[in-house]
Amino acid sequence: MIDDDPRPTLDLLWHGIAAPRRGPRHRLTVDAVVEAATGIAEEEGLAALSMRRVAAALGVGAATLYTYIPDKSALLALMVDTMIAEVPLPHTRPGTWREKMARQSREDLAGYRAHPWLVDLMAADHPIGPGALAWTDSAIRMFDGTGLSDREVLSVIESVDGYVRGHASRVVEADRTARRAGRSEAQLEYLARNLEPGRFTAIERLTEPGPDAEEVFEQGLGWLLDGVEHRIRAAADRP
Amino acid sequence: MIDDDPRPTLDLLWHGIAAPRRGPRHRLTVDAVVEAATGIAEEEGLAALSMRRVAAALGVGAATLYTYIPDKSALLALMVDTMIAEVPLPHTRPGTWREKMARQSREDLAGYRAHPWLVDLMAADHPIGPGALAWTDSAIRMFDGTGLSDREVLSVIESVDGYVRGHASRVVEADRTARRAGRSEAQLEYLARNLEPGRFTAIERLTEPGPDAEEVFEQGLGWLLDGVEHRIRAAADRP
DNA sequence: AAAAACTCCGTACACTGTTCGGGATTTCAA
DNA sequence: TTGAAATCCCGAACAGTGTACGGAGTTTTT
Repeated sequence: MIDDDPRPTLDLLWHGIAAPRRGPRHRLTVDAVVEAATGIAEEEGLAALSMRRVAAALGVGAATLYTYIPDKSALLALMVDTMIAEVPLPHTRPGTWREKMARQSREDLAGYRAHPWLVDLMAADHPIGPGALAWTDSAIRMFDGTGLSDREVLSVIESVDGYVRGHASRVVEADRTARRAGRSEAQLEYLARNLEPGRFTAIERLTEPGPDAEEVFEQGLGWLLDGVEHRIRAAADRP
Repeated sequence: MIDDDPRPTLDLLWHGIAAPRRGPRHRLTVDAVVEAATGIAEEEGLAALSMRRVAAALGVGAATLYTYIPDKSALLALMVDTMIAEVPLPHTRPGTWREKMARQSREDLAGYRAHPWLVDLMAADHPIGPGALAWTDSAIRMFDGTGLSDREVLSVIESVDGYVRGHASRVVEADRTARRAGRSEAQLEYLARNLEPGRFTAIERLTEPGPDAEEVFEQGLGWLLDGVEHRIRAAADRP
């Protein structure tokens, strides 16, 4: 068992591919491949993203892609890291740590909604690329001067990032359902007609419409930030 | 465009399949198919779950499965809803709403870790089945007597559920990486050797080891519950 | 006894990611 | 200048996927 060596992908993420010393010139670049792939994912979703589609979009044969990329999972890793690299860095924003973090979280959520395929790739265990590391580096800096220890800072970042991810997953799922017009209504109608009375009493007695996604997100985010604030104040009172 | 009618799957989720009036007896049941599929996902992961594998595990031909199930996505929906139905219901637990909710969240997280394929399916937009609806119904009941409005209750539930999901995604990703022994170390070693000094200064100055996942989860959960508590107290002071 | 309804499933189709081998092209070394 | 080495490109092929089709066999209804 060779154990699925992550190094080729890491090399690609961090160093790109070196220009060849002999042989015909490259007709493509790794960036072009990643861009084409991302374009397909944006327009038609991850399911439509096949190597042959990417190759066709670039006007080359499918096997040609393997000159630039070791395999599809590396391509996906590159797509993710490239996308992350485009996010403005948290610590460069104006305001207090709280303003920075709130803004950052909102924009991350918006990013996930704008690029739903990111949500699908989120749970896959990609190697860490420069984009992701730059994001983490910047996130740590957000808390410069707050008196929190490294460990506390990382804990806060991970806590909030987890929250954002989870809501991204929820919201994107809702977006997808809503996009297929009629599906959501069809389901509600079906449930309404098929529910045996008395089985789900708490749901039956609901009258108001449910809260919207943004409201829910803001509420929880606020609670988390309150918690962080508490912690920072506690740190300030330490020797 | 027929629009991918969700009704066949909904029927299966809510009513199962009716016994046939003529023709040979059923050799299988929907439950058996779901169980076989779940077994494969548990042992070898979602990627190994193909219709042919499921059929082979049941000793029938692949096409036979389509007598019981309209398509693979319906099978996945059944797997998810069946799994959810096995979770103990939140409102039946002892203690205050806070104790119930904390316990529920921890167990949900543990469930995701124990069944990582659930995390992969989480973001897909499955129709709502009886298991999921029972869970929601029970979650609402957790807040009986707290004075929160329906809307507030749902908002709290969704907020916390999003948090749990996000951390499940993070933790499962970490579990997967850790499971392939050596991968994680290989990556860290690679990064350590390839980082240009001065590029990621905040990360370079880290000394302590990062917080562990459980600690992070508990911290954020506590903050969220503090927020909920606040809200409940505010509700109590209302006319 | 015939017909209808139904399960089971071999086969086939269009797709997937990826490997292989060979032809074309460029560069390096002699 | 010539030959070898290195490299890109890619048609073809392989093993796999989800699923539609049509026919054979089985049971129930008429």
